[in-house]
Amino acid sequence: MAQTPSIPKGTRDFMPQEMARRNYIFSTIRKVFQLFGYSQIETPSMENLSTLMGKYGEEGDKLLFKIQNSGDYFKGITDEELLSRNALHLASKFCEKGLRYDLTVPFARFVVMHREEIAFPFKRYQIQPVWRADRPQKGRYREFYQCDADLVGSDSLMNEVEIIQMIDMVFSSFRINVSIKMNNRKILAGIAETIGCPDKITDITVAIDKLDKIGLDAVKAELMEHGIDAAAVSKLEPILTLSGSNEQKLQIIESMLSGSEVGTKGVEECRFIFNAIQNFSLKNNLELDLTLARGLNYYTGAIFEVKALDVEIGSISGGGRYDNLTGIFGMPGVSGVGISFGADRIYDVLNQLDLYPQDATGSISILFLNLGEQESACSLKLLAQLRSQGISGELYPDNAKMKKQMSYANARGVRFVAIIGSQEMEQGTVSIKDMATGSQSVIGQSEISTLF
RNA sequence: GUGACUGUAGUUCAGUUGGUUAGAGCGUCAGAUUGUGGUUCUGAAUGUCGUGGGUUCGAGUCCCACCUGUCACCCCA
Repeated sequence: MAQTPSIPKGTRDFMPQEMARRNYIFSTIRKVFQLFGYSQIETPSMENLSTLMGKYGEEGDKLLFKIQNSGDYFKGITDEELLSRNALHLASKFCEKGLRYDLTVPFARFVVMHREEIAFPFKRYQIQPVWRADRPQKGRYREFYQCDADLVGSDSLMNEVEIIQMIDMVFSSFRINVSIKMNNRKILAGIAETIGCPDKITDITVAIDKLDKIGLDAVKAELMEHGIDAAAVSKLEPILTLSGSNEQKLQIIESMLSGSEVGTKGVEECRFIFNAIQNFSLKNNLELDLTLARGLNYYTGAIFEVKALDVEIGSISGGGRYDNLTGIFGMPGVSGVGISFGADRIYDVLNQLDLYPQDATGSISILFLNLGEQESACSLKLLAQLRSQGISGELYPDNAKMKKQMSYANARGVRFVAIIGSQEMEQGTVSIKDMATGSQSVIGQSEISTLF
């Protein structure tokens, strides 16, 4: 055998059964998006690097896949530049395009480019792969799908409420038990202000986000490392260990942040959302989690994250409110709120919990055995009739041994095998074998559609 | 980007302090069974031992580099 071919690190092939399952995930999410009035768009896999660079922080820039220009791209580069071996700088010389890193930034670009054609408020969803030059590990790939829904052009907090309803509906459709965690960037800003370190908000959020992973002491250590003094850390501590009902937490945090305008605003927003959501009976728990931070810095209001309760895996969904995403592309004042479902992690969760419905197998309903030319012709007629009724099926293409054809049926996981041989031809019947039970019966050819 | 572990048949894995022709289960294929799969029985095929160097009389086994996979950190879905 020739040397086995391979695929790039962090990428995957999807087998038919996996695809059937993935399509089940996509179609479930798509159904919910459409129910809530979102319409689908697609954007190109590659964007101009200038669109992507600088939008995800310094780390993010490193994780962008860059695409080499075509043609003689060394022409415009001096020997000195080549010899400098500065990869980042050289890349900027001969790479003008990059693979998209997420769906949100391309969407912001889309909104700005098409602002004259879009009716605001604009609700769009997008299900496409994104690429990150990350080192792969558990639940992390270099190519993976995101399922995003965003609404731009409305400040109303009812949009946040709607997002929560969508999250709840998606995961109850999947029958995955989740905890929906909510926080508000304004509260986090208020906290930073109150403890006297308003400029350290990023460091603070990154550190406290790790609380349930590394524990209180490690978080405190990390905060100190970033130059936050002990007095401020001790002020922060009661917030981190806050417990009780959502309203109790809100009351406590409200009194703590009474001196902070932005913090008070954040508490009000949270309270509004909690009150509004009470009108809908959610199937999953919505919890105020003050340690939830989310790394992406473009969020400005409510932030969401979803954790599966029965499986140990990172967050399977996240989103929030951003006030000025289009500002970086020269279109200020457009506020938006969005949610992203991580299809690949949901896939892992469904696999581990074995929650796929029966019809997500990707198989066919009936296979006609091929027992000769005339027999096949007869089978094909019935098959055409079934297909016109929306029943999937096929005729085994070759007149192979019956055993071989049956084995094939078994391997494909078909439900019924239809046998039309010389006997059945004569009698105008068809033998039907139910592959699950092994039982076989003879019915009239005209009765075949009654099977389904 | 940092650190650790890993790689032997399609797959999961054995392979003794370095020693003749590298093994097993599952899967695949053929037969038992000329109109019947999934169970059973019999038989068969399948390897540049990740790649390239090095040590050695001799390397799947030891050393180095690279690649891959896995895990943690960073970051994130």
